[in-house]
Amino acid sequence: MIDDIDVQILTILQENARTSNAEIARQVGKTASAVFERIKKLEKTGVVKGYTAVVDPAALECSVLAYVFLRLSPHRLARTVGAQLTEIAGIQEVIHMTGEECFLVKVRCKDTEALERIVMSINDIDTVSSTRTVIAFRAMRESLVIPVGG
Amino acid sequence: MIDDIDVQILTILQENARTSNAEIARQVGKTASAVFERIKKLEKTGVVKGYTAVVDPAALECSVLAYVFLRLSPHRLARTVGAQLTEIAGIQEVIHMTGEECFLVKVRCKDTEALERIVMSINDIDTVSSTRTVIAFRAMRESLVIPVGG
DNA sequence: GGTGAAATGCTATTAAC
DNA sequence: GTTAATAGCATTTCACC
Repeated sequence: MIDDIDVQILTILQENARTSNAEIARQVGKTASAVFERIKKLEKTGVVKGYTAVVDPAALECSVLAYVFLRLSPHRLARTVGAQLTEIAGIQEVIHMTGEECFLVKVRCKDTEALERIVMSINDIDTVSSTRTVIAFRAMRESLVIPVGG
Repeated sequence: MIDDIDVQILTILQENARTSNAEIARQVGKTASAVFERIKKLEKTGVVKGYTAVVDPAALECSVLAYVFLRLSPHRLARTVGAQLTEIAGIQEVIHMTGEECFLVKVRCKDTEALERIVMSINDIDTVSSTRTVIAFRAMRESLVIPVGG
């Protein structure tokens, strides 16, 4: 389904999504049109979900980073809550996880007042029984790159 | 320093980093060369840190997602520990944050055995006094896109 | 200092094999 | 998967405001 050449292509695109197909072709030893077809296929089958620019949050006046931990009651409605959370602006990550605090939500916003608004709108969801918010001093690494061979 | 056109360009590139300069130019009402210059400048000034493909972890046999919470002693060495953590393969996020568990580490790997290895190598760092690991059922949203106007 | 217009060598994309 | 063909694109240069 996915061969070594595909893995090479994915590695290159994770490193720099704007690499031209011609350049990728050179690096993997195929023609540009072969690479083109492979990338289209990877996109169509959902292996590649998209391409994004990594932007400095400070440049967009979005310097507050926080994590919110949720408890639900009843937990049975986790799916619905997850979907509702993903709709809230400023929420970058919604993770359903093990433990009593069964949701982790990563939030980015302009200032602590905006954070308050977001946390309040999370608390507005019926099924959410409590939240605990932790503010980040600093992100020392943030990446979506999937490690290969790990 | 950054004007409305730049914000528009950043929004487009965050949505799809492979959008051509010509297409961006059409959308923001400028010429391709003007857009080209602006993007180069945004890259040079560090506003744009890079471009990455968003890949489905399962396709690369990397289906385990976990979060590890750390306590340090002494906390004074946070900077050093942060740098050491970013070096470990499979660690996607390293966040220095408020609270007793002052580091959050996001890990992606193949299976729970690989996770054990990673958590053990975190525990091997002298300054790390304890770790608490939580495994994710599922990521319902994962994004690096900076919200604009929030 | 950023912009638009023209020039050129590459690139994406398609079609035929 | 390749090759060949074409339309479109990235990138440079330069005159302009």
